[in-house]
Amino acid sequence: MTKVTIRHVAEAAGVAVKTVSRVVNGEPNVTPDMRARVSQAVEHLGYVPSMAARRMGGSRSYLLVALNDRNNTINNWRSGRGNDWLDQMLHGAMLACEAQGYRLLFELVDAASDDLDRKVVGILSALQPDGLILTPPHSQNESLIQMLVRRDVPVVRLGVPAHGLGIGVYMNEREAGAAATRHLTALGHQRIGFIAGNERFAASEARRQGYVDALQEAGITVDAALQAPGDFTYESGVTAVTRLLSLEDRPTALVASNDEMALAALHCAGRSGLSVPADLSIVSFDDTPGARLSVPALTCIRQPISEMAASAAELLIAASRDGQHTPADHQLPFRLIVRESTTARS
Amino acid sequence: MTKVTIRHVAEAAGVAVKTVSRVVNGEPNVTPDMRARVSQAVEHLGYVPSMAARRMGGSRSYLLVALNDRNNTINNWRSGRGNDWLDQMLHGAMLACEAQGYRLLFELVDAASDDLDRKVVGILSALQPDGLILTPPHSQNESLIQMLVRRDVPVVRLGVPAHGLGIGVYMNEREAGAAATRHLTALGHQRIGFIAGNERFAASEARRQGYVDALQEAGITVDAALQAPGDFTYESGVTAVTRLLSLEDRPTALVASNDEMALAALHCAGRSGLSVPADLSIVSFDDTPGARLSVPALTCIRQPISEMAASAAELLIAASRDGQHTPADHQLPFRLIVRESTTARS
DNA sequence: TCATTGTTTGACAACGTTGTCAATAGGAGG
DNA sequence: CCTCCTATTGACAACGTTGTCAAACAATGA
Repeated sequence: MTKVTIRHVAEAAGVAVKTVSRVVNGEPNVTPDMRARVSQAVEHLGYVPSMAARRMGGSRSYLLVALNDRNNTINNWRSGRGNDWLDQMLHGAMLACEAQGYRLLFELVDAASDDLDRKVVGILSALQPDGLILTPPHSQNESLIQMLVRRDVPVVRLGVPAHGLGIGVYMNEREAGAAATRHLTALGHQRIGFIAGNERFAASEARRQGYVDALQEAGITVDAALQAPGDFTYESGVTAVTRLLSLEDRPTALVASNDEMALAALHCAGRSGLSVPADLSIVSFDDTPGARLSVPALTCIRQPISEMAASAAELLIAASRDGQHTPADHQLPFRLIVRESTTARS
Repeated sequence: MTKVTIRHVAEAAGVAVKTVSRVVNGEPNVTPDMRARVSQAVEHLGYVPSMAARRMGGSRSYLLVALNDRNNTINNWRSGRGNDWLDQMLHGAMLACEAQGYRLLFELVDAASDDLDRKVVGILSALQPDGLILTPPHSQNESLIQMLVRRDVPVVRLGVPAHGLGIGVYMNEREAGAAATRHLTALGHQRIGFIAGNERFAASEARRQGYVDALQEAGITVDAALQAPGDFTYESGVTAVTRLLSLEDRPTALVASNDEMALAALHCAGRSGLSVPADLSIVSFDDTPGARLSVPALTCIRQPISEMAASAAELLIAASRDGQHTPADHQLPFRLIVRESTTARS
C-alpha cells in the first residue's frame, strides 16, 4: 500500500538494487533466471521507478517537452480558430512517448517575449528534458535553436526543414500548395484566387509559391490581384474573399491557406448568391473537423500532424539515447482529400 | 553556460545552500540583507531549481497531473467533435499552475481499461504529483477516487459534485438545462424538443432533468416523444433531429446537449426547408468556436471550463501545501449566450 | 594445471534539493 | 552584567535511482 522503491524489490527478490535496475531497464548481462526472479518481484509489488530519482541518479530524464507559442494557442480558441492542429500534435507525440516509457510535458511560451531565451533556459533547468519539440513559430527561431544546439539539447523543429540546425520534421508545403492548385487547373479552372496565411508562419509563403508553381505549369498567367492576404482567422478570410469576389473578372476557384478561411469563403459565397462548388470551387488546408462537417464538405490538403509529432518524439528519444547530435530532415507526405467543394469549371 | 545548481549560488553569495533554498522558496526568518544578496546571485547566475531534485529532497513535486480518457479524447478529433473542451481545460489549468511555480502534465488513460487502478497507481509512482485533476468520465469513477483518497492524493473531480469524496469543481448542469429551456418557454415556445448527450456523462441526464424542470414550471406537459437520445456526435444529432422533425406535431424549438448536435440540427432543418430561427429555434451547450461561426450563430450555454480548470489547479496546490484533505464542492456559474438561433414563436 | 578472458553480480558514491536539528548571534528582562 | 529566549544561519543526512568499478565466478586456451 505504501510507496514501493527499488530497494523493496531488491529485498523481495534477494538481490542487489543494481540488479533490479538492470532488469527494469532491460540492460544486458543478466541471466534469464535472475531476470525472471526480479521481474516477478517487480510485478508482484507493482514497482514503477520514480522519474525524479531516475533523473537524479542517471543521465536521462525520460521526459520530452513540447514548446508552443502561448499567444498563438490562446488566440486560437478565443478567436474561434480551434485547436485541431495542437490536439493532433499532442496525441501523436504522447502516444509515441508512451510506447517508449517516456512522458511528454506541454509548455507555453510567448514567442514574442523579449527574454524568450531566458525563459526556455529556465524550462530546461527545471525540467531537464531529454529533448525538445518546437512548434511553429518557435521552430523557425534560428537564434533560439542555435542556443539549444549549443547546449546539446536534442531539438526537433516541427513544420520546417532544419537546414543543418537541429532536426526538421515537416511536410513539403510548397508542393502541397501546388497540389491543391493543380487539382483546380486539372478541373479546367483558369481564374484561381489565393488567400494567404499569416506571414509569421513560413508555411504561408511556401504554399503561395506552390500555387504560383502550379499556375505556371498550366501556362496560366499569374495575376497579383487574385492573391489576397490573410492571417488564418475567419475574419481575415471574409475580408480576403470579399475582395476577390468583387473583382471584375472574378475567380471560379479559390485556394485558401486553411480551413477556417475556406469556411469564411463558403459563407461569403453563399451570401453573394454563389453556389459552391457550381459557381466557385474551394480547396483548403488542414482537414479540421469543420472541413468535414461543412456543407458542402471541403476538399483539402491534410497535414500528417500526428505522424509528424510521433516521428518527432521518436527521433528525440533515439537522439538522446545514442547521445547523437546529427542534424537531419524528415519529410512526411501530405494528402489531397477530394470532397464536395470542388468541381469542373462550368 | 553549464548547469547552475544551488551550490553555485551559495558559493557566489557566500552563504550555505540551505539559505539559498530558503530564499528561493520564500521561507520566513531570513534577514532582508541576506535575501537581497542571495536573490542577486540567483538572478545573476540564472539559477532555477531542478524539479527532480526538489521532489527527491523535499516533500513536494511541484507537479499536477490531469487525467483524461484516452478514447474520449482521440475519438473527439477523429470523429470531428473537436477538442475545445480539452483545450480550454488545459489552458486554464496551465496558467494557474504557472502562476504558482507548478507544472501540469497531461496524461491519457483508457477509462474502460480493466486495470485502470493499476495504471493510475503507476502514474502516481512514476510522477509523484502533488495532485490529480480528473476529467469526465474519470471524475465520476467513485472506486478510483476512493483509492486515490485512501492514498492521500489530493484529487479534484471536474464537472461533477464530489459528495464528500475528493473536491468537486463543476457547474450546475441541471440548472443550466433549465435555463436553456426557460429561454425558449419565455419566447413562447410550447413544443420543445430535447436531444440528449452521451449517457456515460452524468451531465447528460442532469441537463435533461433541467429541461423537464423548466417545462413543468411553465405548465407544459412533458412529452417523451420530444426527447431523443444522442451521444454528442454529429451523426447522432442527425438521427435525433430527423426523428423529432418527422413528428406529427413537430417541435418549434430544440435544446441540444452540445454544439455539435446543434449544428447537425441546423443542417437538417435547412435540408427540410425549415429556416432557423424563424421555423425552429435552437439552444445548445458548450459555446465552441463552431457555435460562433455557424450561420445563424448558436444561442448556447457557456461552461466556465477554463475557470473550472484554474480553480482545480489552485485548490490542489493549496491542498497539497497545507497537507489538508478536506472534501469540498465548488460550483461555478454558467452563462446563457443569446445569439441568432432563437426567436419568439411565430 | 594455470593464466586469461569474459560474464554476472554487487558495493558504493553521486546527483541537487529539502527537512531536521544544532550553533550562533542579538535582544529582552532581571 | 548575566540569563534566557528568539531569530537567523549552517551542517548534515536523506530521498531513489544509475554510473562506476571491483569481486566472484565460469569458460577458454596453452
